[in-house]
Amino acid sequence: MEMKEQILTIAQRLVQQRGFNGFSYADIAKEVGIRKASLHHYFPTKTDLAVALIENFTAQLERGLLHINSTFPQADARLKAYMGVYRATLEAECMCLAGMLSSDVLTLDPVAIPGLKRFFARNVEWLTEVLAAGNSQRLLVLTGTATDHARALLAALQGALLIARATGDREAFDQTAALLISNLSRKG
Amino acid sequence: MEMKEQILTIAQRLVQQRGFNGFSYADIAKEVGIRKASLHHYFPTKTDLAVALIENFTAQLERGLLHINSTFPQADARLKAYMGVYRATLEAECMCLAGMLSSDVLTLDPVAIPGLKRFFARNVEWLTEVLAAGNSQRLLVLTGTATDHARALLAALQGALLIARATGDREAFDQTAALLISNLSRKG
DNA sequence: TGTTGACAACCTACCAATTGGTAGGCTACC
DNA sequence: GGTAGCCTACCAATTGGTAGGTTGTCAACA
Repeated sequence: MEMKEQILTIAQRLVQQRGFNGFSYADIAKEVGIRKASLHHYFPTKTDLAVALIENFTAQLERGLLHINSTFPQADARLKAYMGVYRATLEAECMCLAGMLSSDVLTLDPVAIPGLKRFFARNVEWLTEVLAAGNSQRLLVLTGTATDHARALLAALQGALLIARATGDREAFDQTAALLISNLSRKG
Repeated sequence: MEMKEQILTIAQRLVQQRGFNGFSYADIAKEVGIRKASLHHYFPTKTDLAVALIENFTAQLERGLLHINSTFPQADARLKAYMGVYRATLEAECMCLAGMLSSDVLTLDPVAIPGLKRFFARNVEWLTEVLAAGNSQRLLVLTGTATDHARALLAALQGALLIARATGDREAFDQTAALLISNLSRKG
């Protein structure tokens, strides 16, 4: 199983940097040190790879959220840690895998889409819980439903990451992240 | 010049739907009713096409902003009209051209990047003016600098568009847009 | 006015490289 | 002796791009 994971790791980075239509099996093969044809032993088609990547990425998310939950008891700290993941992605010149696949969605095999939806849904779900908890503990101030804020937060982070990576303006990301936090912390 | 514009129109839609690496000259040729090789007469390389697309798209933006400015005197109405453009893009199952190229940025010829940056800068610039005006007229309430809010707004809209298109959840976009407006209108 | 030449706007025909993918063989291990 | 895990060799289709030819238009010129 070690090779399979190695393939997933490299393919994930390629997708996050170049998009699903921006790399080939040959690119993976070169980096992983295996012949191109051998990759099909693990992922018969590129669609299979896409599905596995999303699943794997969602598992990473789950571990990440678990880690945040167990490290930070407070809602605002959890939010900042969540944003830190995006910030680290930016630092690696990567886009979120799901965000990247979202842009390629019309060229993707439809079987990959439910996994994509699930990833976003899980993010919104977790954010909703954190925001609701922060609100009831008076650590955060919401102006709409927790889910509305969760969706807006997710969108803002994805967009900020997308733009900051393209323009090379990391400060823009930081300032947007800071404003998002500030708006939620602000006393109404 | 008619053919050149027709090519740009079709290529733009292809990029906005499938990404810059998700279509080929052959796809354009099929739709425009011209032979593939003839396309190179207008755009010798795909990079030339990319540059022209960004320039053309920025011109469209400029016209759009002009139209909004001359139609809506009030800042809040201008913001809603601006958001309406994103909403219409979503309806066409398209991503913003610049947002799409942003995801493909690492596979793009570097000569195309300045144009991309200019597009985003122009958006932030216009939004900053609108927000500042709305603020001084007490139509909008800002919690940070106008530019910070402008960037956050742009990011949120790009992200909301990206995700809503991928998940097929247009309501999510509408609710995020509504929350963004509400947050700016809210009396602090 | 008729001729000429230039050039824009296409075309057919081709190219090497790359794409995702297959067939079938070898080897080591259980 | 099956099978996981690789390999070489191949495939048709597609990729961005080139070479070179054929038109129609239009301006300059004698």
